[in-house]
Amino acid sequence: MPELPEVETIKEQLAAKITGLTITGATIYLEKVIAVPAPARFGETIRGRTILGVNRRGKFLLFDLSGGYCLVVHLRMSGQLVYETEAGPLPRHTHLVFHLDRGRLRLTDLRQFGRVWLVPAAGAEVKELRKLGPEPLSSAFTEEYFLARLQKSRRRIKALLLDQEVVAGIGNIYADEALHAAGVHPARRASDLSVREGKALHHAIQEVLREGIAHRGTSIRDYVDAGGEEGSHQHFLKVHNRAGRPCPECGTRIEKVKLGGRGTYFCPRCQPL
DNA sequence: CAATCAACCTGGGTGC
DNA sequence: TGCACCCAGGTTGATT
Repeated sequence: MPELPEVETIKEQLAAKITGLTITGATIYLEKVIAVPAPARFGETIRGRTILGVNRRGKFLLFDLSGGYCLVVHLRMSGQLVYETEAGPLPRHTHLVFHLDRGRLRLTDLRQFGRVWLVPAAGAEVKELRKLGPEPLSSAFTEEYFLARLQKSRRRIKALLLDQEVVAGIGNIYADEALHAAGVHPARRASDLSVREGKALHHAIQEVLREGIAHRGTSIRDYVDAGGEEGSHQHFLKVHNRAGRPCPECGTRIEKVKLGGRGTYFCPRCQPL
């Protein structure tokens, strides 16, 4: 579910709400969500640590804790991370609760794919983090870098955009939207794109991600922000999840195909093969 | 190297 | 109403 704009939204909200609070304990309802350390050690290791800051890397959330520890969270498809001060009954599918000195932070995840890691240092030993490519909204994601990656890959461009080692944080929604904005068919081979198309796509990626953030994320199914509220970017999507509806640019019916196992939406007129 | 598929899960939607 | 089946903002690992 959550891609870069959704995780960024949660990060910003949590940074404002829980920075400086102390974790007084954790309740684990589903042990497998703890990737590291052993679930039995998790509670005692995190207890008493203060949240010094909240960061994001790709689709990962990173909580800097006192004592040189880092809590890493990945929400995968349906994970929700919600901070609340009213301690009502926990919703279904809540698998982990952090008790804070003010309020609580809960991980609720219908599909149970989300994972958390509690590691020393800044999360450096979470190998999934080390492999990530550049942040698309940082200066590290240059046009030169992106064009070079395109040039040396025969993969379909959509698969390349979803590869977190190429660029971190793009998921199925924003890949479709970026390709549409750049006028590139999702099944094109990366190395077949012209320099002009590559530049347009580089620009489109940043554009659609910034828009998604401005709208506090896309809520199609399960996504809610750190306050439990839906985002609004679903109302601004041009192709994703809109099969059969007219393209906002040209009125052509939007098509849906399966690419690399993922539902893929595009406008056959704006994005010719 | 690239593509496909199964796994990991639950629940909503659809068609018979 | 029931049931079988497909689908879903992700990622990994096995196989072809």
